Amino acid sequence: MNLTPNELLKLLSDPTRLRSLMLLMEEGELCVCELTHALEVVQPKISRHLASLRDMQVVIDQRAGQWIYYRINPKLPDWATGILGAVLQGMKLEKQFKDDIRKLHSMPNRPENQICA
Amino acid sequence: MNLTPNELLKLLSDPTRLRSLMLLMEEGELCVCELTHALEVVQPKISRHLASLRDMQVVIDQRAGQWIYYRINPKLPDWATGILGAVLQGMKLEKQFKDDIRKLHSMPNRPENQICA
DNA sequence: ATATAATATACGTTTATCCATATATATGTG
DNA sequence: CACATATATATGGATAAACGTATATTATAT
Repeated sequence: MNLTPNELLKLLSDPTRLRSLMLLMEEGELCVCELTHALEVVQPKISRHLASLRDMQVVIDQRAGQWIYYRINPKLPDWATGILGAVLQGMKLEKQFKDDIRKLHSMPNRPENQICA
Repeated sequence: MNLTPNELLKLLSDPTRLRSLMLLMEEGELCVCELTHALEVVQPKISRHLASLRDMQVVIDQRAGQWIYYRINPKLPDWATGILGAVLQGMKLEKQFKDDIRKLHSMPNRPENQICA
């Protein structure tokens, strides 16, 4: 893990990446189709941004059958976790974030995310 | 003050703006020529980035004679202060940040920054 | 009034970022 | 095997961000 503040902030500067990360912060673990549904953006866009987050090890992925689940890398340095926490605090005040959460929860046929059930 | 997390993060994504803000966090108040010296970048570049930070009310400025001092807006919302604090924590681990501080402190003929002396 | 220093802005160019669409890969199912 | 679903990547084009240089503004000093 050799992430710099500059690199993390650059990743956080894009709305799609930011919204995805904030949902991952709240929900712990989500697959691409859940994010696609919640954010209402096309799938390649989500995949592309998740790939850049994964390349920088901000998120990690795990395949479960046909789905690939993403979550925040639990090994992030303290300062990075601190940034994400403060950003989440700010995002919770935003209408768009609330809408994203609502759309996620109202998704029909949501795949199992109990990987360890 | 109607700053969104997205807007702040976009501002933080540029290295020049980030380095300037971090020096302001550490030093409280700096003029353009001090930042120019510490970061070793041309003056219009510093001015341009400070202007964008000021436009979004992340920093405020105050003229003192021929100098214009900038500082972090003390009225930032809590989440924004939280972000900046966590970023600073991460920046303190970076060689470049230490170098910037060192260059600032070794600046010859540094203008008085005791505005209320 | 002229000169100097600090700062800001304007302009044209380059570079980086993001996107939409199409296509490829991988997995699961009949 | 063929087919459907989930996800990833590649390509070319559009947009935006940042830059360097030149110039304008404001203050101070002589």
